[in-house]
Amino acid sequence: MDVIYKDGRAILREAAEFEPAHIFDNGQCFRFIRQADGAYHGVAHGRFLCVEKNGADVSLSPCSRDEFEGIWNGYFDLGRDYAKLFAGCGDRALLEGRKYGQGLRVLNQEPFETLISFIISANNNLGRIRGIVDRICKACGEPFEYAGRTYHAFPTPGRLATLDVDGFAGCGCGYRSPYLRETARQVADGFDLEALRSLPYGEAKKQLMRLKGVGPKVADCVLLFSLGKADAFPADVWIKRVMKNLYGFEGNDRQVYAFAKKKFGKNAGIAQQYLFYYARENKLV
DNA sequence: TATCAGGACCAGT
DNA sequence: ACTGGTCCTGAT
Repeated sequence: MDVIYKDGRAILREAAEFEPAHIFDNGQCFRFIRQADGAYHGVAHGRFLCVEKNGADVSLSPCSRDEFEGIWNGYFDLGRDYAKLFAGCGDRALLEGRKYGQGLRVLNQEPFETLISFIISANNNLGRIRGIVDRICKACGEPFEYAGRTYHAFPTPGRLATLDVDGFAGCGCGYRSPYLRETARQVADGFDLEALRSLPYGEAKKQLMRLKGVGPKVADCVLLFSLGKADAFPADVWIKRVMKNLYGFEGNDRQVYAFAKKKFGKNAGIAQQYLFYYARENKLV
C-alpha cells in the first residue's frame, strides 16, 4: 500500500480495496456517517477522522505519519492483502460478492465500543443503533474539539458504568438497558477484553457470552470486528437466509459456524461480509 | 448436563 | 407492523 503524507493528510494511492461506503455502511461500525459531499466523518480512538475517496485515492485527515502507523493502519486492517483473499476459492457466490463488494474491509475496532454497540444491535436496525450510540457518547464520552466543533469519544468502561439503568433507557436502549449497565460494570471491574485476543476462538467466545446481553451472534461480531478473529462468523437471520438460498444449508448457530469454517477457512468472517453483497445484488435478501 | 423451542422485549420508521 | 438477538423458562 502506497501512502504519502501531505497537508496533514495521509493519502493511500490507487486504493481499489478501500471503498468507504462498503466499509462504513455495512453494519460493522456505527460512528462514521456519510456527509452530503460523500466523505465519511467519524470518531474512533478518541479522535476525529474524515475519510474520502478522490478518484482511486483515499484521503484520511487529519492524519500524521505517526497517527497512520500507530492507529489507522491497524484500524482499517491495511496489513491484510484483500486483493488476494479468496482468489482461488472456486466458490461462485463468494467471488461474485468479492466483485460487488470490492473495497470492503473488516475494521479492527476498539473492543469495548464494539461490545456495547453490538449489545445495542440486538433486534435493532442500523439507523437506530447509530442514534443510540451517539446519545451514549454525548451522555458520558470525553468531549474534545476539532475544527471548531465538539465531538465525543466513546465512553471508557469506568465512565459508562456510572450510568444507571434509567440513564441507558434515556438514550433509547430500551430493554437492553440493564444488560448494558451490568456489562459496563463487569468490564470496569476488570473483565479483560484484550486478554481474549490470545485465546482460541471457541474459548474467547465462551468468555464473552458470560457477559449480559451477549449471545452467540453478538460474541462473534465482537470477535470479528475488534479482536482479530477473522474466522468468527456472525450468524444472523440474514446470513442464515443466504446459507439456505445459496448453499442449501440450514442449521443452528453452531452448525452454521462449522459449515462456514469448513467452506471458507480461517477468513470465514470476512467471507461472510462479502456474501451479503452477492445476496443483495441477486435480491436474495 | 446439555440442548431446544417459545414468548417477551424498547422505540423509531 | 416490522426489526443484523438475548434472556428466561420449561421440556426433553
